[in-house]
Amino acid sequence: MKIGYPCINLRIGCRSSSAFRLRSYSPSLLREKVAGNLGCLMKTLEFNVPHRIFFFRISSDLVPFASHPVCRVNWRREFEKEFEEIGAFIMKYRIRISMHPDQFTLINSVDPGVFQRSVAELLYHADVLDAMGLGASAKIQVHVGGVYGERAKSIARFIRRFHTLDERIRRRLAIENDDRNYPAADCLAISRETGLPVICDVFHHRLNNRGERIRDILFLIARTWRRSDGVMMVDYSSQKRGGRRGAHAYSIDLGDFRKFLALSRPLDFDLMLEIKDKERSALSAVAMARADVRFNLRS
DNA sequence: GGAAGTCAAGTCTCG
DNA sequence: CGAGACTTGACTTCC
Repeated sequence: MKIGYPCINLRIGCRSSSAFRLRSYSPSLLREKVAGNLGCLMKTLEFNVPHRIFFFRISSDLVPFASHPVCRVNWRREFEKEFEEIGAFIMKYRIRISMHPDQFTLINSVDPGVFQRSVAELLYHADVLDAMGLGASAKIQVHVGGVYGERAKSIARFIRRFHTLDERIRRRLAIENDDRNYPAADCLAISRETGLPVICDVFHHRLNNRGERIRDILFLIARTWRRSDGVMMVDYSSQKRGGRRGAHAYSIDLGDFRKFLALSRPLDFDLMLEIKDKERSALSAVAMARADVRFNLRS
């Protein structure tokens, strides 16, 4: 098991998701931001390795406005060397990588324009991972999308659209259960039609399920991951105390985390901690898992 | 330097 | 019908 956190490290003094307003766009500002973001990404990964954090989600803002028509800079070629260096570092230390396009990326939208923009956004994500030379186990995780009042039709539309996607997207795609629209059971059904691996979001499953126990659903989902997809990915977080239902906790609840690890044995997976305090919770999770011989944390 | 106003994109829920 | 939420406040301007 590898443990990771998403996008931002709060203690190293830089962010690899630094962006700007569309109004401020200029090729030189874009180049400046990409250079800074790539430098910070490297710094973040260099922080993670000695702290035994071997899973990381790369921010979608790494190249701001990359899929927007305003962006005419060939960033992939201009920063080829930097992308390759980061990729080499990732492969050297066998760091697991994921990306998670934001809520505007909707493969199953009823609006063809939304779908078209989503394809461009997915191609951008694939470009980033391709530029780093990473294999198909570096995943792009998306939700199934909207329901539009017709669940079955919207699922069918997802499947139909999936088959039209570029292979560079399809090989990296994974679908994640969400907390309102599509529970894990729907993702499993889509997986049967598409071969897509499913990412179990444990917190979402607790909020949105069809009565399955976490342990049972994890074992079903594990079978959707093929060798080329790499080890199963799982997202974990817990409810913010006193917060809105579905709000992510500020810091990891180690008691709950220990229980989750125990109930998921002996499955192996890479675990993304979607917790507000980022690397801080990842560090305490690593410490906890290392201290317990039952969990085969990579060290 | 700090506060206030605003920000590419979609969908759903709540008040 | 508008605001807020979503994996996440951060960029920009004004004072």
